[in-house]
Amino acid sequence: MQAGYAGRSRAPLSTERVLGAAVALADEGGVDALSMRRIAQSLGVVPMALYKHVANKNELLDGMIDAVVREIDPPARDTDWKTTVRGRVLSARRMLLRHPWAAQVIESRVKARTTPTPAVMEYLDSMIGVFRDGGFSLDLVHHALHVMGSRLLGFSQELFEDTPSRPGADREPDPDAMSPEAMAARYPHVAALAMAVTHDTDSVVGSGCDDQFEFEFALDLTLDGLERLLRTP
Amino acid sequence: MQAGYAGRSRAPLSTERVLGAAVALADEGGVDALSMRRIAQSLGVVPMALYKHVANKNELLDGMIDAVVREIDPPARDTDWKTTVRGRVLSARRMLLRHPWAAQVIESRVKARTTPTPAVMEYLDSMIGVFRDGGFSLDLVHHALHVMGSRLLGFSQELFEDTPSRPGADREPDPDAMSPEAMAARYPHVAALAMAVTHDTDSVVGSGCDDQFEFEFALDLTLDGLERLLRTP
DNA sequence: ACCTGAACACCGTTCAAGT
DNA sequence: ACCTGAACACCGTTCAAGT
Repeated sequence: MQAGYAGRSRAPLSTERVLGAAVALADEGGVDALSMRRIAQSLGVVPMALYKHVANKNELLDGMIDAVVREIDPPARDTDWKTTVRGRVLSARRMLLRHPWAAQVIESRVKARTTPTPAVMEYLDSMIGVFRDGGFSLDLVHHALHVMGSRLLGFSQELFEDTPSRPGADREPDPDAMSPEAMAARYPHVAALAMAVTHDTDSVVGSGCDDQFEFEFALDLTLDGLERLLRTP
Repeated sequence: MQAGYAGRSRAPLSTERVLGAAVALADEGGVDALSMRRIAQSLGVVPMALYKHVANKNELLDGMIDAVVREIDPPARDTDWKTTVRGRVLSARRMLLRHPWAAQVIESRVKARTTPTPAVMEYLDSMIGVFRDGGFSLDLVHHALHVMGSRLLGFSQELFEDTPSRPGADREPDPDAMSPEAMAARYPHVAALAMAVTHDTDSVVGSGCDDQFEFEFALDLTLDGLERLLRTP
């Protein structure tokens, strides 16, 4: 029935339009309100049409993550590391406040994937670069990332973990996985840090990081800071 | 068909048995594998039978949260605040490692409810007590909780927020909400902290806390700690 | 009064039938 | 070759029919 046509736009569908509609829907109603059928409806399109532009819902979520992570301001130039990190983390926080679903989705997808999405990797890579330029050793940068913890991007722990967080369920195989060499070229700071931590030139991201040690290191730094506050009011 | 009976146990159903089966299922397969139908199946029971013991799935999730949060060790006695907080946070971490779904579920439920679940409230209340006994002012305890951030219980931010995190969706009304007086009696440290922060005797939990300020306070304490590390290797 | 099967209104995704 | 409706295997939850 031609008269019943309810399409919101005659513009042809694209991955960008699908992701944009998905982000808008999640901003409005939270991630629970997000469904393939509902996104299609908001675009005036039949549900199956979405599958031409995203392989499945998980890939859609990954695309949404990248879209919002790219909203975070790039690191400021020509100032000290502390000001730069501070400004960037506050920019990340503003993004997370604009998109209240993002922290949770990023965390759950980071856990399910073997590697974070490209925009998250870029964010981390440039953040590591800021610390390095500020004079931090690779080891100290590693500690610093753990200390920043959830303030870095909303999720709490363990970006690169050896063991999947759910013992039974394996991580999803990455559909377009990069070679270690390609990874190292694209994310040089991440690669340098991973190699320094693992002392293993083969794997760029494969952890080797002692999570328990890092957790306690961060916890103690925090407690020391609180103790200092307590003593000098 | 009597021969086809596949019940795992003849013991009568109870809220405890339902929650136990749910936790076991989530531990095995993650929160995505958790469904009312699947829990019922694992108990050898028809799905509808669960609804005698939990009102709905959200209440089930709340019950699961309380069950695992109660696994966290109580605060150690007869030692300084720092050792006590450290030990307890590490105990919380061990719980979160045993139940990889917990951090995410706690975070999402904390955002959806007006008040955290009872066990979470008790955990916070006793943790505030430890800081108070250690000589922290109420204001300093408040800062401290924000500084601890996700290390406290896995979730990243804002236990008591004025505005629901999803602008459109209202928070669920608490089915068995307590009166402010009952809350204050049950969670005295939380109540004292809330009143000190809001300067409003009427509401025990209603925030009034400047989240942006607290975030920056915690961030700066962290950055100061890192700067100190950088200067004195 | 209690219990429960069928039903309802949803999901994500497959697949074959239509153009 | 492309697009898409119907279908499949799930959800959480309601409700009326059965005991």
